[in-house]
Amino acid sequence: MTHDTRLSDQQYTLVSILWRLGSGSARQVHSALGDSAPAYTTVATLLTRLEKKGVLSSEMVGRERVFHPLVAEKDVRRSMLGSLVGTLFGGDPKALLAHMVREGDIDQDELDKVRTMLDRHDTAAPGSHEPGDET
Amino acid sequence: MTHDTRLSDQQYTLVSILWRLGSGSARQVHSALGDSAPAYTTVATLLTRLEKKGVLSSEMVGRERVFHPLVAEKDVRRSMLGSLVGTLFGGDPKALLAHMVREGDIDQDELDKVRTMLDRHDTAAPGSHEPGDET
DNA sequence: TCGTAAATACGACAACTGTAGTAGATGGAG
DNA sequence: CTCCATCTACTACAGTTGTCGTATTTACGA
Repeated sequence: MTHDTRLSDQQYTLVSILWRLGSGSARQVHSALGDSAPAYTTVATLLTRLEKKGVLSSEMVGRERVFHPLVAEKDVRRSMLGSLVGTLFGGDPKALLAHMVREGDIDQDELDKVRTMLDRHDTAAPGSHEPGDET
Repeated sequence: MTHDTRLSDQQYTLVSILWRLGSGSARQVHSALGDSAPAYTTVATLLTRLEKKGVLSSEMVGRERVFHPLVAEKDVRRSMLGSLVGTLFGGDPKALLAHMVREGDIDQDELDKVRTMLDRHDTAAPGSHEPGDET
């Protein structure tokens, strides 16, 4: 399940637009990229490839092809982060946490908040249904 | 500085062997890979490319070429993690932390340990000299 | 009806990565 | 001195990614 989807930065950016929109045409995705957007045909090509790869599905609506994400952002994050932790931190998430602390990415305040969050989630079923709260 | 070094899994594996050894020949790196090692010449090619890329330096010692890391593990970790956080979590490390908590990567026990670590590091200069503790 | 604008599909090309074979040099064993 | 083992350097090739251009279809407006 959720067969280990890893995306490049570019790919992730494209797909995340679709996550935000729900679905969209190449034109829409291209527009959403704004200034830093490559050529329209480039976006179209990338989207097609992502579909071939199983990350997206698509359907013709009128004469536009509309793409839908087939993978959940949560799952992609999990597999990509998991992969990084595997490579950089010997698969130990605690080592990643320690790294962040040392790097000053996390301060005690944040840790407190997380602890609170943890207290609340404590008894809840892990990793099943979270009300969307990201971004 | 530390011009944003991002490595593939394979590349990271090779370089991390050199980090562990301090330096080493292609043969040594190949041996260290053990079972999962690709052909010796493959390793040699990858090391050469890493040198061309500026990640390693090398010198001939006898008739062996010995490679040395030019980048610190800490720095590579930082730039790779930073890149991932940038892409997946909008550049917000706290979002990553929250993700880990939700995914159950971190439990309260660990959080306590980290908090303790934080307390101790509190007044110390951040991100400079860590006695090796990972793995 | 005809033409233009827009969208798709397809092909091309340059990096980068993983993989490995081959050629050529060379040092050491006998 | 000769030959084998070994090491490096070079070449090759496939797959992925980023980047586009071109060709073809097609819908809509004048």
